[in-house]
Amino acid sequence: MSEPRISVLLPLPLAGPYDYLAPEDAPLAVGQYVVVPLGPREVRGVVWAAPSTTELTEKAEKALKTVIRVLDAPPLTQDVRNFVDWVAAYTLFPQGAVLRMVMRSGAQLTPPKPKTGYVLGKTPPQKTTEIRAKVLAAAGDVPQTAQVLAAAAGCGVGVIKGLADAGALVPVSIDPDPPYPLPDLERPGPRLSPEQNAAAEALKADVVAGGYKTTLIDGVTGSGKTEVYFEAIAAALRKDPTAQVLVLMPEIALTLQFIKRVEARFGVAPTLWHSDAGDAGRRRAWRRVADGGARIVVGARSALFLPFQNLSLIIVDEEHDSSYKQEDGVLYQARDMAVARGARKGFPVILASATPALETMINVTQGRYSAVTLPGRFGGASMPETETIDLRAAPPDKGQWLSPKLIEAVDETLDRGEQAMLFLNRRGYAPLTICRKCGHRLTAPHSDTWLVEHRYENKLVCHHTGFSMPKPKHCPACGAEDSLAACGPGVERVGEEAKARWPDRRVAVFSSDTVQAPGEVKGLLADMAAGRIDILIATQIAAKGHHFPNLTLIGVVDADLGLSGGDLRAGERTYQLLNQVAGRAGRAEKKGRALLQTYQPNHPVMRALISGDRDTFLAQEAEGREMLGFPPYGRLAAVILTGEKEDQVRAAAQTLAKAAPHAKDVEVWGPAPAPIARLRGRTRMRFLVKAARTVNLQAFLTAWRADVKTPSSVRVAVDVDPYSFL
DNA sequence: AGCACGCCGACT
DNA sequence: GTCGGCGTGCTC
Repeated sequence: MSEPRISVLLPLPLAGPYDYLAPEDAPLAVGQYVVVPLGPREVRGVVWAAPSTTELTEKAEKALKTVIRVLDAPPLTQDVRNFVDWVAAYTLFPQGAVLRMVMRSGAQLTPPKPKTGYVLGKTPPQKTTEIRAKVLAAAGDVPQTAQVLAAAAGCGVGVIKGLADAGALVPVSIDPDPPYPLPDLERPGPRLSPEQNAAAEALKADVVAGGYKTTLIDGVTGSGKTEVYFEAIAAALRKDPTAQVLVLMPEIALTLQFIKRVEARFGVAPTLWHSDAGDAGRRRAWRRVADGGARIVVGARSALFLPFQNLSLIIVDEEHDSSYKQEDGVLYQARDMAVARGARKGFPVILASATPALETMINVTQGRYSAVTLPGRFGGASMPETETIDLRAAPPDKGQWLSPKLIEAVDETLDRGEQAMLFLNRRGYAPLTICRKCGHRLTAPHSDTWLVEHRYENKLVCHHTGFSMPKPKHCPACGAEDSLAACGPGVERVGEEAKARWPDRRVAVFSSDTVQAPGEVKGLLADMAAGRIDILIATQIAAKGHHFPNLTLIGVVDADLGLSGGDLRAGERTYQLLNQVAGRAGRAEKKGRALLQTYQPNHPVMRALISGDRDTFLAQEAEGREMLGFPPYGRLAAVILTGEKEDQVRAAAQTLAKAAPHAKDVEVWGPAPAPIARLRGRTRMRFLVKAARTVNLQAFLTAWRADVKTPSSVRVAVDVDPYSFL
């Protein structure tokens, strides 16, 4: 007699799905959420195969347990299940770890208990008082809770209960996760420029035709990329009344401004998915995405793992942004996974950027992606005039960071009654604290990371571990008193310099440390927009999205920052960031100017920024990558070993090194200490694997890992397509 | 990810 | 003599 055996994937880092006996009464279908026993506990999971096709060992056969119950939630669609399997196979993380991202915040898979609301009943009460009349005036056909009605009438909840007993109000249960209002697809779109219109028509045609295709919208800030892809969204939603659309954005770009634009176009706010939406908000979004009710979803990278019913189009806005790369847990590149998802299910994917990633540009030139280009700034404003300031020729005074030329430019700008921004992508006062007596560099405990001085708080902070301490009086190494010196500039230090130099001007420092609450950010942006600030000193927090009509000068304090270090995308990223920052100047009718302080005025990045010749720069970068066989011409993976005990990590790395299989067109480099060799007490070693595009990198890595038994005290993590080289 | 099992230090 | 620290290893 064969038992009905099914396979259940659990949101845990297990090797694969586990098998269970199906309950006799309830037939189970693939995709359904179930609760199953696992050891001593009960866990939720998803039916991954029914009946199970896995061969069981005799031992596992005997251990088979029975599904406890089936959960009442829309089953996970085949599309999402395929995607989970694919991402797991690609990233080499367990399927369960990927499923965990799908199920996270679906914590309440069964609807939470409904609240009671009241609607107007048929029978008016015999006794009418003034307060009762007020309550009845506030009530209607839309159910409202007793609290809401009482507040509206200015009375207690007792009055509502009384009216309900009298039959004048009727209690009904209301869903605590109300459906989202549907977008209005009949609304006319905005008037588009001829170029925008051509781009929009091309994208709409792809949507209508259906099937997979990736298209880059390449256009400078203000060229109207958003308006163009809104038309593609409208087309997708019109084509299929159950279609859902996902707009991915970098975390920081999830602004009120963008939501307002969606509202203006579709009459409703989108369904938002981001980390600080709160439990209730996330649950509502998750449930409505799962039942198909949420049709326009806007979210950060993790939104890609929501349990969509019928995902039909993905937009990746600011596709070059490095925050699409998830750097802990399951390591993935959301932009690339979005493309993979479109390719697998067969729907279009749109990437939008003013400074596309090199990979994307190469995919365009090689014909894997297509592209539409939006020239010029919509509305007539021009890109700022960009120049370098050669710090070798005219350096700042000792202990200062603003060169004479930059100071002069700021003076001129302020004298014209305009605003200036000094940009330095470095938080705090000074990135390094060093003892003048013994040369000791202060680092975070058990880590190789520098402690950054934050003078406003009088603290030393580690930006990698989160460690912080009051600034000590004595050197922790030699004990010398008052010997600790701040090295290098952060925004706070430049702020200090600016305040000293321009004592009569209003100077403000804008970084994630100086401005924390969303209200403070809003206040500062409003002050800047209204001209209540003359000089803004800012980190990359100010790089995107804000319009300051009177800001005409951008001074980049250290344009070389970010160029050093062995990161293969360093030049590209510096270009993207500085281009974006420079674009803050002169957005309205006034001409803008951007000045880059640099020791390398002839560096290709600087030359590209001055000339505005992005494509030549990218072509050079591409040439370099091709020569070295780096992505996207070749494939890259990092294998990172971490552990408490240095000798164990070293030994494990040696064992792994010896076991590295020889394969054609694959090079294994390492082991080398990771750039941050010690973090939070854990030693870190790293291998880099470089392979030709034709190589099955995952198969190579799997074979390698399977060959070696590492002690459980040493963790081995694989990062396919690494971005950070930490 | 949890949770139990297991083997060595400070308490009733 | 027991309580409990968290290292190691399973969970269908």
